[in-house]
Amino acid sequence: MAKRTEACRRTKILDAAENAFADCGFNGASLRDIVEGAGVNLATVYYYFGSKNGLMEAVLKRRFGPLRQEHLDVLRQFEREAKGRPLPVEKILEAMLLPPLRLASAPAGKRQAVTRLMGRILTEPDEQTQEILRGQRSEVRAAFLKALQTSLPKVPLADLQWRIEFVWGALAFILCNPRKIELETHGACNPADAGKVLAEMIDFFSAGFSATASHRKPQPNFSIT
Amino acid sequence: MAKRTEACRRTKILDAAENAFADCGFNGASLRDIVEGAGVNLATVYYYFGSKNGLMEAVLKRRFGPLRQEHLDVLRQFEREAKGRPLPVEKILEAMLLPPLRLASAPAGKRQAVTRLMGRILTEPDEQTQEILRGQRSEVRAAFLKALQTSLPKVPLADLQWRIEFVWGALAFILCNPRKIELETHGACNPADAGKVLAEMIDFFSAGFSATASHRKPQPNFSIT
DNA sequence: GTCTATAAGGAGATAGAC
DNA sequence: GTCTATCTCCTTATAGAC
Repeated sequence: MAKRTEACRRTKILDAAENAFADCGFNGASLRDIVEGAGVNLATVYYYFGSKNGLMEAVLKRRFGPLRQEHLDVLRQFEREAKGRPLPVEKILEAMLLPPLRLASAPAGKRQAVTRLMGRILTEPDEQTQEILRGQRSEVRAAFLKALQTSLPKVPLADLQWRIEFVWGALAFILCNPRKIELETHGACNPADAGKVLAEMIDFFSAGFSATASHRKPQPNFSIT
Repeated sequence: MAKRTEACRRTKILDAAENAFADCGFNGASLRDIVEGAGVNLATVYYYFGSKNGLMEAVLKRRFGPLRQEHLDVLRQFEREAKGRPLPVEKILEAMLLPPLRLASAPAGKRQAVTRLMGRILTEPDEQTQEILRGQRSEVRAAFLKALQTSLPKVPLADLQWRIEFVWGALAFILCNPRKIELETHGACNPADAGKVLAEMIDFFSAGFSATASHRKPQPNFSIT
């Protein structure tokens, strides 16, 4: 029973923290807000997680570990079904987008902060946050890059790399602040409808991926730092 | 001379704040860091801007006002050149992407935080921040939506709306943390080369925009909150 | 207009009773 | 294991001298 209490409290804190970080960012969310949301004492956080950084690390690991696994699993599953032929780019995109979008929808009635958290985290400046994710993401990234290379041998590697970034970027943006999208489009786009989001993204990006060579003229040398 | 001093100090504070907000987000950057960076006294900020919120508002307005204007100008210029014919989608994309990318490169030798700030701001959760931008962005958004409708009459309006979000999202992601992109791709993608970024994005997204109908099967009803 | 000094409160973190 | 009380530091913001 002590065990059950423990799991329960830990989980409650993680849930509350996930929500708070998603809404306010890591710096914006205070531990005091979090413990209030979780209905526990401030000291409890330190008992279980040691520090605010420790808490954030736990929040990220709880979600991104399984997500990474699912990304790899789904891709492998699709490849098995293709029986050695290269995957259509639509399938690769589905494997990229389905796990994060599905993660959002797990418990039907309950509000899920995971997706907002994911969007937030992908754009968070904090070095430590990035560090935690880099290991996770690099493996997934490599797997998808390889799949894309196989399916689109004519597209230069560097182009594929850029395009992967564009997809993650668009995804992060949608996940990050769904309410903003809804407001800006006056309701025409509803990010809550994940099935629709998936379909839109696959249509849009699969066409982009199949584009072959760059036919732009080189631009004057201006640079972003 | 008093005037010059004033302008100088105000500007120095704005520059320092821009950098700090871009690097650490609004919550993460403290006024004390900012005044240190600007080489002025803490009270000076309150004299010129009234509060931290006031400072942020000034930082945003300094950049996003002209950017909005340039967005509209470039689009109008292209439309004039087209002499009444619908713009090719590549041109519309160029009008969307060139101003923010060019903004980044204004002073050659000097580090510019504008772009990182823009990326950050597009994903910042803070309500007040969003409020400030909404007015600015809605006009620009409407102009581009109209141009796209004219050029791509067969693509349903809702699809165009989604696709605009995807483009902004990808752009924000690239601008937001250029260093991360460079690390993740092991140098294959260099966001500092804005000309290359522009070319890559136009190639990729123009193909996507021309995609017509959604041929996905509807997904099970899962939803993002 | 500019600075020093300080207020007032919130933050993360810890000591120690139970 | 859990909670109360508290420490210390840093934050935004202001009052008031010059």
